[in-house]
Amino acid sequence: MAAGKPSNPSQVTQSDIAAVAGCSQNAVALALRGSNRVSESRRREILRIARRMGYVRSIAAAGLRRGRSGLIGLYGNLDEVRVVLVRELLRRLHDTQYKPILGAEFERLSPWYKDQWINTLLALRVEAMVCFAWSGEPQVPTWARRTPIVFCGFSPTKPVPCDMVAMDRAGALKQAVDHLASRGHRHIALLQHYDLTHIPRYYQQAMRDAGLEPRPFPFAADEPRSAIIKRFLASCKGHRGPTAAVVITTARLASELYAASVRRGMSLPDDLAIVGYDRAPWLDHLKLPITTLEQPIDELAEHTIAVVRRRLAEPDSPRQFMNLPFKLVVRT
Amino acid sequence: MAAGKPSNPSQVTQSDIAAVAGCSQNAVALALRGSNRVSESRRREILRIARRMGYVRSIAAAGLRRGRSGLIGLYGNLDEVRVVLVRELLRRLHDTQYKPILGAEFERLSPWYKDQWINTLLALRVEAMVCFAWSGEPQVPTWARRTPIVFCGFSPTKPVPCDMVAMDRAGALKQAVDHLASRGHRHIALLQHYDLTHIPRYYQQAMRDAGLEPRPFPFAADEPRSAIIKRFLASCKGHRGPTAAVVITTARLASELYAASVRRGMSLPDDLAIVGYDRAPWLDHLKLPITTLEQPIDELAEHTIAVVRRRLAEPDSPRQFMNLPFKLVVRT
DNA sequence: CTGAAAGCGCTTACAG
DNA sequence: CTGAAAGCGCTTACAG
Repeated sequence: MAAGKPSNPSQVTQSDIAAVAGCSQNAVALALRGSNRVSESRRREILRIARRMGYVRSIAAAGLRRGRSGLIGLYGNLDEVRVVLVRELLRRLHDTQYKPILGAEFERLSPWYKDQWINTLLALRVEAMVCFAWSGEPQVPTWARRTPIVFCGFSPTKPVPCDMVAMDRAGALKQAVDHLASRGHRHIALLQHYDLTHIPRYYQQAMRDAGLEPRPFPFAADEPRSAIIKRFLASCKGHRGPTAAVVITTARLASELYAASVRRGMSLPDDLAIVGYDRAPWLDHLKLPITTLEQPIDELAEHTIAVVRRRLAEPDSPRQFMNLPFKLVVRT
Repeated sequence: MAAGKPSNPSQVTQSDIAAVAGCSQNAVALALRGSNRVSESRRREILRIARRMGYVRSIAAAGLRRGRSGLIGLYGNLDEVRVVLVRELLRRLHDTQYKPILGAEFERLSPWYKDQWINTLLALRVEAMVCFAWSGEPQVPTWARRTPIVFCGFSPTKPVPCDMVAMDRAGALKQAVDHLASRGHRHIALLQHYDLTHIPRYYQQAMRDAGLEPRPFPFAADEPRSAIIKRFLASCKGHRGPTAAVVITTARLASELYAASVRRGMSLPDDLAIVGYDRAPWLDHLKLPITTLEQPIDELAEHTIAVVRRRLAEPDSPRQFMNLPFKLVVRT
């Protein structure tokens, strides 16, 4: 003899239902999944009792027995864009047999950073994981050999041995520069963090292709944004003709740059045209003249879920890779 | 004989580790939890092997046996404010033995609406649930008798038989009206959705207390925001002296009202003072003169987690209720 | 159509 | 200090 008395007495089990219905636990299990191996009348009775007792099937027990949890983990940094992406991923997951589990990071400083969440998702035995954002380049973790991982929205500078629905940042820089050049801008600067690798290279290539002189405007991650903006606006003074800024960071920096230039009496987008990454809700609420390179959220979600489903259906199928173009949304 | 061959062969179990280490599965289990019932050297060896094999304990199996999952569910509508609240709740959960599971709704239209998520969280047998926002009044679901639920940030109009860390909306309206009145505003209107119950009453009380005539400005949920704003700005014309609007909906409406009034050449906050609910990130990015009634996120999170811990430690303790004041953040 | 039984991966007594 | 065994709540063969 062994084992104490675990189990939460307040949770209803199939056995509890069986006791009330006067049948075997097995019959309850079958009835709950609508098997025709239980007589119609009994099935209805069992379902009625289950509903009345507030039965909810345990994912843990079912998953343990079946060898698969039926869960899919979503993980990433939840910013304005990712919130919409998550919504669209969830919408599409709803048509599948899988239930989503969400792990959300908000900033690197939080104790619930990447590894914490991923460990929880793995401990829940998610059958696949969609990573829609984490700091820096996508790194393939060791566990990805066991639990398939699909990267969504990253822009890797080197191939990653995982399924990936990526965004074409090189093309994005080209779109931005060409757009600004076509509107007569010649002084097109790049405001970017040092740790966003390869962006300067894409920018320089795009500028050269447009016959313009690159003007990167780097800043350190710890430089206050107000100082960056002040430096940048001061640097605009020397130019003749309209200046343009390609802001490759957050919509926040783009917005602060906008507000600061307006306060200085500049007229946008004539004196300064700002192009930023990613739509932020307030750009439209306030009708700000900030053009953005936007991720096609619907497509991104659609392809990502398709890739996940394919991977789950055919675990040994070849690696899937897609590179989606950004969409330039002009606001003047 | 019975049962097929379930189990995911790609997942490492304690038995797998035991086979490699040449000991019993039991010894592995004990070693993993640092029990001193396993010799120091063996324990170290087992831990080494477990790490090398990438072992992650199954929450399902452990929870099933222990009768408790060790999970706490967080659920709500993820808007700008709630994102920060979730971050703070997570931060505080990190000091506990519990792991968070996040269910996030984004709009009522999504197929992953309230019931879907809550059912998933219950199926995962979360030990408690924190609900930080759902549409309308807090309703106590039937399952709350089994799984404790803590409401966080709601403002119920009648007592709810659950633990609750609420926000004092009546006090908030009073703060807003008194603030505007003290700055010389006499025409203080209320822009509000019909479905936010009791707000008009709080507003009228606050206006009467300030010796002012209430001017509710109701609109239907399906009236386009641009039409609401147009109507409202037209209604401002008739007044003498500065107008003030208390916008009791989203920061979005407040921002759109701001943008529309600026486009019409109004000077804010002199011609129109706007007070909205809840800080939104862009108010500060763009230094908008929109005063807000803000939820004290840190306190809210702190108290909520304390309430959850108390409830879990003493399931039969009396109901806990707190009513926190909003904080008026003046922006001019 | 129905039930008894095995077993998923753990934890918890229990027996050496 | 160590291992064999029971059992959590399910699902899946298997036997009637």
